[in-house]
Amino acid sequence: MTAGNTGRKRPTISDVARRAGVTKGAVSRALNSGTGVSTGTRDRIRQAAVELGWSPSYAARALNGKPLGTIGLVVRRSPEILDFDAFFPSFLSGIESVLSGEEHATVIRFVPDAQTEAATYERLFGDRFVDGFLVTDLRVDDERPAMLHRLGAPAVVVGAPEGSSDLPTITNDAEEAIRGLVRRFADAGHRRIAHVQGDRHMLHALQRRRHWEQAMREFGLEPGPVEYGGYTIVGGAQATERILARGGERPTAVFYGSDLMAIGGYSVLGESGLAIPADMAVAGFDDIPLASFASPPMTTVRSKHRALGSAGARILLDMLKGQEPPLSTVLTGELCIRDSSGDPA
Amino acid sequence: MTAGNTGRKRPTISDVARRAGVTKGAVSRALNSGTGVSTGTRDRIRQAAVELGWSPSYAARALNGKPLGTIGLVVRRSPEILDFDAFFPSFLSGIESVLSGEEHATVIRFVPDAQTEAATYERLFGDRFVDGFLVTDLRVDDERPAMLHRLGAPAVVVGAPEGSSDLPTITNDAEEAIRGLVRRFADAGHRRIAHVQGDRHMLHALQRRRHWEQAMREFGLEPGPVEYGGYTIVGGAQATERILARGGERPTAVFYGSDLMAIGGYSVLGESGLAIPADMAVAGFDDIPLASFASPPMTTVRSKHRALGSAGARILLDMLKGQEPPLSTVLTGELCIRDSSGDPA
DNA sequence: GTGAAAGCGCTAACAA
DNA sequence: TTGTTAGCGCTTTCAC
Repeated sequence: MTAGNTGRKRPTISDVARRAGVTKGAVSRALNSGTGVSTGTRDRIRQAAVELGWSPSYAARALNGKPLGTIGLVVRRSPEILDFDAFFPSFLSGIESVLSGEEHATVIRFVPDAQTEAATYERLFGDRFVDGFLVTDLRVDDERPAMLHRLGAPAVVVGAPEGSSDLPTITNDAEEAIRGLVRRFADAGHRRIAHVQGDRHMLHALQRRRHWEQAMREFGLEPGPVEYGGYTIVGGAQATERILARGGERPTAVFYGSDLMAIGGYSVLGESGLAIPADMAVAGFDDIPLASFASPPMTTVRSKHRALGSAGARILLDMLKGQEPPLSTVLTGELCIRDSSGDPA
Repeated sequence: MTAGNTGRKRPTISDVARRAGVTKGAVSRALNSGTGVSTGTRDRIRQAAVELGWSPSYAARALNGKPLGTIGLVVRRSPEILDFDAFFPSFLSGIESVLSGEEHATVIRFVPDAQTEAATYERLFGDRFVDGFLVTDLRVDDERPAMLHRLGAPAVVVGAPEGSSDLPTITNDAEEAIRGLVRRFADAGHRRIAHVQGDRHMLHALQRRRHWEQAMREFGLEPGPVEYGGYTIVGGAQATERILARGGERPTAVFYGSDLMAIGGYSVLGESGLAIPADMAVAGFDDIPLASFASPPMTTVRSKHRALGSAGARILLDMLKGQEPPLSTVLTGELCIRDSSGDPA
């Protein structure tokens, strides 16, 4: 095979060089740094590239340590939980709304356990298959920030409390909204307000609980009971059953850590003959589109899932361009009052 | 820098070779084909690789035309529609349930229009950034099958009718379920059964409509009216409003092309003072987890979104291994009767 | 400003 | 069975 490849394969940088009457090196310089080439030749090169429909090879660039234009998303969740997850699709949509304008792609990998998770991060970044990561579902004692730091991988944490790691973080701040909710419950005379927590280890779940506890105390109420619902409809239903089955005085309101779990709660409350909000006031978290269509329409804390995705992607992209990222970005959740929480007294 | 790289960077194939006392070529052979190497040295090489924690470079392999272990998903949808989409997360979950066990990753790219879509497929595969594609949302006169064929890209179409292209196809067959639904409506005395179609151009939307029309005729009923709901809650609500606003006799039942649109319908019907199913019988399509929690619980056609994803991924993976794929795989939808469709007479 | 050449980490064809 | 060698397409020195 001669040097020149004029078959019906993809054009290479050599084809462009030949057509522009320069060398590969010149083409590379012209199209990357833009420096070290006269404007005349650069235009010629650019035109040749366009005429040939040339675009650089991902693989060859990666081999030289150049960024590929991909960001990684390693998700350690059971695939099942994605079946109806409220966060992930919206989040992804936010990411893509930014990436699609930037010629970037998302590389997604779901992993079953911590060990595979670690190996996946290392592998994906070790070979620069991805330029950086968006990190979600940060957990208590999560080892990823340290690992990512060690790898030198650009990364942005999304949906974790401020200061939970030394990576740039996008926080979904619902403190004030949750306080407003609890105040509303308290004003309406509720004294026993239960909480259904999504997960035992995820920081965002813990933070919602903390905010609820804190607000309860502010209004002179004792927090509790708390059940866990795994962020699923079924889990929310079961948690609600457990709350109803507890001894002692029944709570008169429940704050669910997600709308999905609250939907599960609706069902169990209905079957138990408890009217919402008359017998049990209910509030969710997320404001999925469905919340306002539920019966009764659900009071909830609106989370900006898409914005979390787009802000994370935007900041990560800026980091990849060498900019210094803001260490903390806060998106504020908003209390959406609907019928399920009842009226204040 | 000397030939040997013993710094704290990633080990390369040369490091493994040196440690095993062989050459790079031997390592490559041992770990790929496995042939042309004595079992003794192969073991030695394998061990060296493990000790060094070596894994091959994606980029270098891709540069040699080897598969990378990635499958591409190019989605031409507005990011907004993903916010609460019933199909995509489950589908993705099905894909990942297969891929995660196979050391494969998913490369996802959302594109706004047909032109970008085509360019994305070409670029992604042209450089073998992905080994093959899962193709969704096949449309009327979709040019992707031809393009993919031209590129020589392994691809599997998911969720399209049988025979809609010459690519291997996973079909979500709901014909019998839809017939069963229409029969049930007809038996209960319904004569005017409306349909809310998800999309004008997507084949799966058209197919649902065809099956409904066909069943209507089988039972001696005239199909119609039809409105379009864009597969969203809001779109379903608006379509329902249009159905109610039409002149002539009002339909007494509506078959929605998705549960999400039916949820929108619930809301509008409720506001209009129409009871489900007494004043208007309702059925959806998908069987999202929420359907059984709706009030009243929704009759719907269960679609195997996860199975669609896992079957697609499995077949694509087999193709990548050189196996001949089945041209058609059919997953059958199942009618789930709940309260929203009313009782037969 | 431009060309030449080395090399990124790997695979595969060819010798030995 | 093994080692040697030539690329894959690109970036990046280093001369000129």
